[in-house]
Amino acid sequence: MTASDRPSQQPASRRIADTLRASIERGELEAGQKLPSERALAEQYGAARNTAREAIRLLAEQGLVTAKHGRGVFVREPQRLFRFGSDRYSIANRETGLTPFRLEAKKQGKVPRIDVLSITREVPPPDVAERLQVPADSESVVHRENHYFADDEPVQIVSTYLRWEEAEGTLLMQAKSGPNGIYGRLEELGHVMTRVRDEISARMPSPEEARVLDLLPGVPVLEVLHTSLDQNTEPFEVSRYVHRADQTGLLYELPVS
Amino acid sequence: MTASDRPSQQPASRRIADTLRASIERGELEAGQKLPSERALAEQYGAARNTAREAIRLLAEQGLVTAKHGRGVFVREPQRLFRFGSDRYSIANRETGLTPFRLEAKKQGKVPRIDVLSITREVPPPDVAERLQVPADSESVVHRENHYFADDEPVQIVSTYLRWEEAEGTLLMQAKSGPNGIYGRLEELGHVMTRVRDEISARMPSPEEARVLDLLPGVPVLEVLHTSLDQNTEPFEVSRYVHRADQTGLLYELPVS
DNA sequence: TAGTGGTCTAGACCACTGG
DNA sequence: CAGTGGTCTAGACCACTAT
Repeated sequence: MTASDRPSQQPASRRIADTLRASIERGELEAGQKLPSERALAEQYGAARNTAREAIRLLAEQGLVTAKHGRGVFVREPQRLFRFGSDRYSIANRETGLTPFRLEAKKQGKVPRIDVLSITREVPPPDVAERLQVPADSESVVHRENHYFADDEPVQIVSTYLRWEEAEGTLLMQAKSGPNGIYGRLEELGHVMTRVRDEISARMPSPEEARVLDLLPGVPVLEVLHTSLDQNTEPFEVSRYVHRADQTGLLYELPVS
Repeated sequence: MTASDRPSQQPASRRIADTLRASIERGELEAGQKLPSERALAEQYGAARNTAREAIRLLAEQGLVTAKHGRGVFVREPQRLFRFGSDRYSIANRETGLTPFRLEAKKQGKVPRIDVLSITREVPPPDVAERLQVPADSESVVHRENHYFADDEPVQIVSTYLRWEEAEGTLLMQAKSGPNGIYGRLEELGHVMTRVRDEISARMPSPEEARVLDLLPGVPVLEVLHTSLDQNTEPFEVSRYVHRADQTGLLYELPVS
């Protein structure tokens, strides 16, 4: 009757989870296959349904399974990664007239879509102000917020910040910013991208990000805080990329001096 | 009596979580501060304890709070990131005689420690075999597994793979591989590191990784699959880094051609 | 010892999916 | 419609922490 009629040292939910995980890893339960229902598991292990449910939660937390409401719990399919390479900034790629994301999508045979959510003058977040070298206490930047899709699946949220003094009254304030996108316009303003600085971290998504990116539980996000430096090593653009980590990765190839 | 005596559209657990999150974000609940107990929250919101508990689980999943058994639930302290820069591969840094990790730790005023777990001849994992250009069906590599600590806190798990034919009978098979570590020995073998290729992804840790890295629930890991290329663009070393994402980040600074 | 989170039980109703 | 996961209740005992 008590929680441990056999003092197994491990909680019952943990034992059930471990058994299921072993099945998955041995390939007895293949990707896409349905697990026994929570009620079936509970009966099978002589436990309450909540205990079986807890076991499944443990597996979902590790990204091994996914629950579909009304259908069942399924072994998650391994996802091929949509990989963003460091050559996405390369000028050689600029000749196509495509922006980096459209280029990367084309390369991988996907149909890109970019939704421009807003283009507004704002007070910059502290980390952005520091990197763009603008005041953090006035409306010193233009914030362009975009959502990127590949084959209509949300892939990343991008917030781009530019100096207000440079963007005011230019195509940088427009959704369609012309050939080569904003980098084309910034080049006309005298900023040739010479170096980039990407600061990378991983974390769990906020509820808002989980909603926009349509994230399943147990899927983290990759955050890239990107700074573009010009020929004078002056920062002229800062962007925050939030990628879904189950479908995207990053690739950096660089020379060692 | 029913689950929704007020049809609030949101589950009760979600509403409780949202209220608590708002408190945290407004700063009413500061970092390190204790939340009301599960039993107190349940009474306060007229819900069962399990419902309050579910609300706290939602917050923990987002990395906002941490439960301490027997003590309470606390608002998580923001962690300063231990950042690994792409200059960690730089030859300029090689003159110190320190390995990249020791160098990075010193820079940040931390005491590094490296535990060498094993150095064994093995069949390489498929992704490693592909990048190191060795057979995936024979014991073609040496696998060095290390755990890295900063101030005695586990920071990363590193698996380094080298060609068996090159490592056999050399210092590369020893825990102490001499000045400048394995890169020093590999240079003597004629491999000058000229380019590096880092493939980055984020995911939730396996139970084993969570144990070794002492990870709290809701903390993802950053995985870097690193390839070193020599003066002939030949790969000569592949490493898999698994970082805890709550305390470490990555930094890449590179020229744009 | 009292208070906390960790786990579990044995129910219940709801929301969603599919035949 | 039956079967599934999603949420919730009102208890219970255990394990850990502090006093």
